[in-house]
Amino acid sequence: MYSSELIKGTLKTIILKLLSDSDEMYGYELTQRVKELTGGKIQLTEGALYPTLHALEAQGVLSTNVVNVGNRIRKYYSITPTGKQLANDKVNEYADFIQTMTFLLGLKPNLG
Amino acid sequence: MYSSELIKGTLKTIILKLLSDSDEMYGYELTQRVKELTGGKIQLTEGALYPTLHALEAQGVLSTNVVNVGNRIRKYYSITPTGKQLANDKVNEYADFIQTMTFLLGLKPNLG
DNA sequence: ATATATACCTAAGAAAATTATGTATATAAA
DNA sequence: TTTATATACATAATTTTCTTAGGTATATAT
Repeated sequence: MYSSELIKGTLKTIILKLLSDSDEMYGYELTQRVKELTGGKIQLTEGALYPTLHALEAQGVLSTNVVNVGNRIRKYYSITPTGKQLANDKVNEYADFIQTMTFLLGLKPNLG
Repeated sequence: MYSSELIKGTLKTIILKLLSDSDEMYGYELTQRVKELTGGKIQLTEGALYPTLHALEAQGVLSTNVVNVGNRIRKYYSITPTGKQLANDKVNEYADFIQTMTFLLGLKPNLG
């Protein structure tokens, strides 16, 4: 796990990117996918995730579909066209930012 | 300029790295150096910078040396041995984080 | 005179996260 | 069988971190 400080400000970008590459995902699924993809190094907390999902929906970049699974509910989120554009912008901006930080911190460019 | 959201959580790492590579620097100098090195893409704000410098000093990772320049004061910060260690840890953690985010967001590894 | 640059600082408020808590079902383990 | 863990949603209080705005003061360029 990274220090929480370091992960700040990346949540929206991560959510939008994953939903951009998937038809639909629900909140809990997002936490598990991120945990899996990062080998446990990034773990989304529910207290941060759910309010952010609600905000993104209110903003019109995500839409929802509530489904009953057994007796529990599951809220699927999918990305809207506006959201797809935003996801692209955010990912591109982050890519640029990473290059800037790589230079600023004197890190070796990643040569695979 | 990047969206402020994106820069969150990187301030301490940036300060520690620059002071780690320099004998001493003062606050205003740090803002100018970062602006110059990033082509204006990252600009430290004084409201964030000064409280953070004070906190790092209180924490024992920075020490200060106040100098009179003409009639104005200038407060030079230099990094302590503890601070040098912390700078290393933070930069290494950030390097790792960048790799994780590069993978998670599906970015091309930087091939120069 | 006025604006910009240098150089420090703090305080109110906003933004974003953590921590803690709540509800509820399902399943595996002791 | 009851206890812990996993699934699955949610909110509220608090903390952290930053922005915005303001304050003090000198030097220099317009």
